[in-house]
Amino acid sequence: MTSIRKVSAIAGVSIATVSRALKTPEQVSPGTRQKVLDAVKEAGYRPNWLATSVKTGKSKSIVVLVPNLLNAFFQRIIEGIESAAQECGYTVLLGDTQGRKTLENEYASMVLTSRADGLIQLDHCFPFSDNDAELARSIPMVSVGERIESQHHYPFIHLDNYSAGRALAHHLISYGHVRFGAIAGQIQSQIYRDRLSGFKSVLAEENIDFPDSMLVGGSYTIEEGIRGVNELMKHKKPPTAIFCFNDDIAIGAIHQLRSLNYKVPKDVSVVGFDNIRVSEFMHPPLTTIDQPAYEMGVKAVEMLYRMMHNQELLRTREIMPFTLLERHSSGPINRSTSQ
Amino acid sequence: MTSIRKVSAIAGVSIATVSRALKTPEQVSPGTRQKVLDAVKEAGYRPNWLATSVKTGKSKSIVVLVPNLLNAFFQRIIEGIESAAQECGYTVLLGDTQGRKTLENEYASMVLTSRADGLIQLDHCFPFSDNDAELARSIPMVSVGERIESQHHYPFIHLDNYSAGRALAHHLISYGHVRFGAIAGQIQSQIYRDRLSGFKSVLAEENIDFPDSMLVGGSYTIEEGIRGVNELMKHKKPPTAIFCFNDDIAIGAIHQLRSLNYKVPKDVSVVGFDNIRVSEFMHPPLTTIDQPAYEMGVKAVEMLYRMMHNQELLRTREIMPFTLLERHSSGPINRSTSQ
DNA sequence: CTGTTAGCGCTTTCAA
DNA sequence: TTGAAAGCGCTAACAG
Repeated sequence: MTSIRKVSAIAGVSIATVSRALKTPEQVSPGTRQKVLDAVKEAGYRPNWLATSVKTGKSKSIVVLVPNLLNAFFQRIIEGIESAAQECGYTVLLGDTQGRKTLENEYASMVLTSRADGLIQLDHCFPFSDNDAELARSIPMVSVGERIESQHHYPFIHLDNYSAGRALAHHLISYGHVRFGAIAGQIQSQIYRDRLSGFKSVLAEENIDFPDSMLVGGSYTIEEGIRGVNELMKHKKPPTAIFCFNDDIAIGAIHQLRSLNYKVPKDVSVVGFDNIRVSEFMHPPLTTIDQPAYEMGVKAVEMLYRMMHNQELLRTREIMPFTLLERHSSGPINRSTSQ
Repeated sequence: MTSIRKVSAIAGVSIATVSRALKTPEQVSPGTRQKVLDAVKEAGYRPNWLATSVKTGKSKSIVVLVPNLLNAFFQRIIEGIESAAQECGYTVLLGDTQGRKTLENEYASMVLTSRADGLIQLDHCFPFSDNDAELARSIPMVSVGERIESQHHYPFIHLDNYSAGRALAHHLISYGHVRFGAIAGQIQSQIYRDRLSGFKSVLAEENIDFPDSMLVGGSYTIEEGIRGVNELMKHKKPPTAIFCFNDDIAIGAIHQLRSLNYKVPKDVSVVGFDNIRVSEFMHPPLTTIDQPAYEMGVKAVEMLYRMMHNQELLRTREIMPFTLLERHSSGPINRSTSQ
């Protein structure tokens, strides 16, 4: 723990000069600057980041709340966030909340204790505890992917999930499917509502029935895909096409369909959502919606940056474009087996 | 930014009392304690973490250096680290180094600037810059999975990679294979040397030839698996069994073998390493080595904790057990096609 | 260009 | 049990 004082002693200058030589070298004569630099080296000195931060009142850090680090989609967003944050001199504190409220509260409160200057939420909920809610009102916060549910409105970056839902429905209908199943992830979120209603809207337009019993699920995991398929294929008239709300679910679904001796896509078409890295290398490769996750992360940092520096936000909501990737997990309906 | 001063004013006590009421309530009379608590609520006060940390000289944080957050194996280690860290009141600062030296140096230096009290390295290299090397000598640091290469020795937790390499070789040989290929990840690491020499040692014992041309690769990615297969299958006598140094490589390899019209495992057996979540749900499910990644993370924190508190380390090296999971990506040699 | 001095928000002696 | 005061390591305003 060698401090600035020791350096100033070695260099024979005041501590202020040491500080200046390090932070604003142009304000120091070349001669003293060198003396200071030498002393720094001799003392093995590194400025105490904590002290600097208390003094300036800024931590130059942002917290990122991730529901699940294992989710490949979030990982890509995080990459975007980290690279953009680095760009503007901010450190990212990753908080893996594991969907637990207390953990989320704890990480979120870092921004109330000056440990971070702003917050990016990847989930849909307001991350602060009831206790902190009032204090958090004026905190710089944006969400990406989801939209934060709170009476106070925070900016957000998201996909046009409604249209993506429609695109998937159109894609499957164009292959002749009329019996659909869906395995959802987290219920109770904007994403859920948008994807589902987009999907349903097309079916309604085409006069295709979509009974409630064909909608199952509840979490974005491989296991949910397995459970979902088990449930859906129990029906006397099982679906010939399944809309999985993310790629993890689709992976589980395809795996389980195979276990039940259904061929994908011959017997059942499966589509996913997110386009995680492994989707392309599955067998069969997954038809899915590609989200510009990386860019969404970058955008989030840009917005947050403006908020943290009290600059006007150009817009309070950013909608990103998606791409439907038609691969081989979906295909024409098999008339012989689908009666 | 409401400070302790405001609270003391509201409560009509000194700032020292406020501090005590919050950190060591038993040193304050119940009456004043309540007054303080009320004032805290009224003021919307949260102690400034930065200030507390400068004062105490401890950040109660640890940095974790991850070569690649996308790697599912590391994720599991991280889970273990986070849960154990939480347990003992430490915050985890995740540093995704993306294999870049400068990023790594930067994150590592956090522990020199009092931003963190210790460091866990998931890669094999000494993470500090040449400049910082001297200072870093006495820093609490452990590595997991890999072993840090430096003249000064740091404790580490790892797998018996040599034996695991042997186990895989035995497994494949028992199926009758005699022509092997291997696709490695990061060359120049203890892991690489151990897995390879374990694997080779069995081949040698069995008098099976393993020419250098059958060893390819260089990074732990799906793409490397694809490249590797392309290279290996070019030989006049291509391998009938391929040892991939992690599951990502195996995923790429299987994908590419399929593209080249080889059946797995009928024509070529493939084995991986790590047992990431998706391995079980691949088609075919991957034969691989399961590492107790979570437990390794926990162990790492335990060791680091002792180091940060100047307690004796029970041992300086922890070897964890592995399990060979025989699934369906490996199988008996196909005598008809392997001539 | 450099030094003195006053803090940042907090913890922790030391006295009372 | 409480308060006054010193000080953690640093930055920044002010003088010179």
